[in-house]
Amino acid sequence: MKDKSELSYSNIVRLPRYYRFLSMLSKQGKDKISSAALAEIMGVTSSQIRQDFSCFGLSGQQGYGYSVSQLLSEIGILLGLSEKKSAILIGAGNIGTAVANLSYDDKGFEIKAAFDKDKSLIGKSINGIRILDISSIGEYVKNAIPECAFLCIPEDSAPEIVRELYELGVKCFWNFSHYDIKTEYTDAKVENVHLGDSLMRLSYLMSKQ
Amino acid sequence: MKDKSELSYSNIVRLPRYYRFLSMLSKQGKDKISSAALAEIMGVTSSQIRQDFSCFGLSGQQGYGYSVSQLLSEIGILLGLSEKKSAILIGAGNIGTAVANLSYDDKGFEIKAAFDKDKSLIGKSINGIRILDISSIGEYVKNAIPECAFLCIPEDSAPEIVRELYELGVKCFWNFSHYDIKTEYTDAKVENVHLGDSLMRLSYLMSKQ
DNA sequence: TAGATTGTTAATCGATTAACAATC
DNA sequence: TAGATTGTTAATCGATTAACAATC
Repeated sequence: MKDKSELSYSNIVRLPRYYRFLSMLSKQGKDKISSAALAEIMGVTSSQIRQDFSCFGLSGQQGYGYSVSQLLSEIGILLGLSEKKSAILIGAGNIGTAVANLSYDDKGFEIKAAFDKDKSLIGKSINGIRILDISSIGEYVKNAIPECAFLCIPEDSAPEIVRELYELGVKCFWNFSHYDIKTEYTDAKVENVHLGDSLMRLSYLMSKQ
Repeated sequence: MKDKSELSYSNIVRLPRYYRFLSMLSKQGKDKISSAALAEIMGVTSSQIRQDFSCFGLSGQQGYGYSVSQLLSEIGILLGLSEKKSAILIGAGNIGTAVANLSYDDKGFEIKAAFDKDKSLIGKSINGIRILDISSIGEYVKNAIPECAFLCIPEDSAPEIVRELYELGVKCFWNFSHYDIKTEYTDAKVENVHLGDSLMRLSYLMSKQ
C-alpha cells in the first residue's frame, strides 16, 4: 500500500462514492463483487476500480473478486469514519439547522455545541445541540478544544471567525460560506460546500443548447 | 469562441469561481485586471486563466488586460444567470427549508412551489413559497411545467419521485439525495450536492497523518 | 517606440484506459 | 486443470503549464 498522503485528489473524491455503493451491496447481502460487476453498477470502468483499489491499498483475490465487507471496513478506516471527531457549529440559521440535523453516527463526527449571534436563538437547542452566544466562542474553544468547525455563516462574517478559530488552534473546516479559507491559511484542512457554485453549474447545464 | 457544448467538465467547474472573484473585484471598483493579477488573487496560474478564458470565448486586450465588467457580463450569459428558470422544491424538511431560503435573484432560478408528504406542513409557506401536498405533484407539474426540481428528500423516496417527474417532462435536477439519477436517466441534467460525501472527504483529510 | 500582456502553440504532467501476465 | 479475475505495466488521452510571437 502506498502512503496515504500520496492519494491524489481524484482518488479521494471517489472514495466516499465507493463507500456508498459498497454499503448498498452489503445491505443487499452481497459479499463478493468483481471489479467488472461493480463498474457496471457505478457506471465507471473496471480498470479504474482496480487502479483505485490498488492505490487505496485494497486487494482482492485473483480469479474470484473482492470481498464487499472487507472493502467496506478498509475504506471506512481509510476515511477515518470510526474515529469520532469533535465539531462545533458556527451559525444556527437555515443551513446551520439543516447541518445540525444530519446524522453523524456513521460519518466520524460529533457536534458538541452550536454558536450564533442572534440572542433569540441562544439557549435553545437543535437536535440536542445547545446554541451558545458567539461572543463566548473563544472561551469555549480554549476549554473544549474542538477538532473542527462547521461554518454555516454568511461570507462577510466568515474571515473574522475563521481567524479567531485558527489562532485558537481549530484548523479544520467544513465550509458552507464562500470565504476562501485555503488561500489565507494554507495549512488548514478545508472541505467546501458551495451551494451557489453548484446552482450556477446547473444553470449552465440548463442554458446551453 | 468554441461551441459551448465543447467545454470540458474541468472548465465548467471553474466558471462559477471566476464569476465570484470577478464580482468581488467589481464591487471593489476594479475594472481592469491582468491574467497574472487575477491568478495571484485566485491562487491559480495565469496560463490556466488565459486558457480558460479562451475556451469560454472571452477576450482581453493585448498589453492591457481584461475588462472586469465585460468578463462578468459574458460569464453571466454563459452561465445563463439572466434567464429565470422555474423550479419546484421537493421536500420541505431541514435541507428543503435551507434551500428555500437561499437567494435566487442573481442565480437564474425561481422556486414556484414546494411539496412535502407531511400533512402538518401542507398549506404553510417557507420564504413565501407555498407547501403543497406531494400527492398533487402530478397535477401541478402538468399545468405549471417547471423546468427543474430541487430534490431535498431522503434517498429511499427519491427514485419514485424522480421517475414521476421525469415522465412528466422534468429532466433537470438539483439533487441533495444520494440517489444516482444520471445512471438511470442518462439524458437528465443533474447537479449533485452530496453532503455525506463532502463530510467523508473532510474526515479523510483529518484522519491521515 | 518600448513595455506589457494577451492568445496560442508546444511541452509536460497526470489521470484514465487497455492489455495481459500472474495466480487463485 | 480450466476459467475467471486481479494486479500491474504500458498506451492513450486530456488537462495544465511554459514559452513566446503577436499586438495593443
